[in-house]
Amino acid sequence: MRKKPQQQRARLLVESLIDAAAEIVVAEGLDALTTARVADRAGVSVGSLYQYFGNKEELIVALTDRVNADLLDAVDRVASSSTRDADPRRFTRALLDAAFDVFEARDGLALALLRHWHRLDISRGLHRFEQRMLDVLRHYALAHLRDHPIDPSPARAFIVINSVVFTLLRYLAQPSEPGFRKDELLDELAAMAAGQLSGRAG
Amino acid sequence: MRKKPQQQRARLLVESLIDAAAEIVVAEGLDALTTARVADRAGVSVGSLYQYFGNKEELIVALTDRVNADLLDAVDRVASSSTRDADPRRFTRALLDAAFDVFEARDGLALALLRHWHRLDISRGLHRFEQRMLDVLRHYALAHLRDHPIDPSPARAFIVINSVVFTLLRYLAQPSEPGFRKDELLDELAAMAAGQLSGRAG
DNA sequence: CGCTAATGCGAATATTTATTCGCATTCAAC
DNA sequence: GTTGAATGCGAATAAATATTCGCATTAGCG
Repeated sequence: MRKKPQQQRARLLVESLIDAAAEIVVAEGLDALTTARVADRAGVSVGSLYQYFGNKEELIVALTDRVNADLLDAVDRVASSSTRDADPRRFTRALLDAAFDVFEARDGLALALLRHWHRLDISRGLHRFEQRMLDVLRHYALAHLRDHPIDPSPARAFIVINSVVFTLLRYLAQPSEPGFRKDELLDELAAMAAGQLSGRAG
Repeated sequence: MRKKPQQQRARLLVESLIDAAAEIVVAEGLDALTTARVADRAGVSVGSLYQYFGNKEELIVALTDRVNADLLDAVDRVASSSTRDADPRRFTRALLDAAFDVFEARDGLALALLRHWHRLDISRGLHRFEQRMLDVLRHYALAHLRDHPIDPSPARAFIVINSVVFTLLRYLAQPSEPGFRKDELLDELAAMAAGQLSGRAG
């Protein structure tokens, strides 16, 4: 951020810019995000935008920061809830529901941004998310050595995390009706994740 | 395609354009694909490009067609090989290896394009791929009702297919060293897919 | 050869967009 | 109320890039 907003009106302006950017991305995708449109939608001028964002990139970073924070918060919330002592199936299902909620939050901002994970800094955020998930799973494994043994090896965790994230992404991004219901999908995903972590071979 | 190339030199020109486009996409990504650079790399002029492609989009379609054909061919090849009678684990592993090969073929063209599945017609191609996979799995299920029972419900197939595709995409797109080997990843993926299709709950 | 259609060319055009900068307005401290 | 800093403005600039079009070249055919 080029300059810190010091007065209240400036802080409001910055917020309205980020909000406007989010609205545009959600409604029309990242490609429709032009500085002129963001400023227009926020009811300010482009000049003001560049007062606080050195370039368009920084504006997008502000957007992705929101999503990253949402993701990590959601994971932590589940990991520290009572669900953390449930069996692997329920535990992963809870994590899954949390992830689903994040994807649907903010009118699908996470979804719209995640589509561009390869060229945004989301790549970094996604990696951090993977690491956090790995921590959570390891913690669960240690806490339930006897009653619910799981083995979150790096490869397994990588598969489970990315399978869940991208399958949800694809499901929510699909315009046409799939041949199944949301609950069915989540049940199967939870079964897949739990089964995988429990180390059951096919 | 705006006009059909009738002479040999024109056909060569079209081929060299698609080749050049593929090289650029592989080396620098889809965003670096400009008509000027494609023409330049192919050693022809932009005017000639527009002689045979109505717009840039059509050029990209030609690229995706290559990848789509590769994918369907790979699936069909496995489905009609002797592996089709192997147990689910080996069968899915064979499909997996085939998919991996496609992703690495053409210097990673499929990979580079798949990153943009949401805005390219790959979305349609991906859907066709899912359908074909579903057909293959159903065929396998029918042929092995007794010896290797599997239940490829739409939700399961959706999860398995997208999990595999996107996990591989993410794995191959990652610049940093993962904490596991390729074989380990493929083994786990095969186990996941087979386990899921066999209907084992977590 | 002579002719026509196909092919090939690339400078010019049109459009889109990020970014700048000089000036106007507002705040907040004294 | 004066003043300097912060804020806000938006037309102008600059750069990238898709697409066109009039002209030059070449292939194929009698």
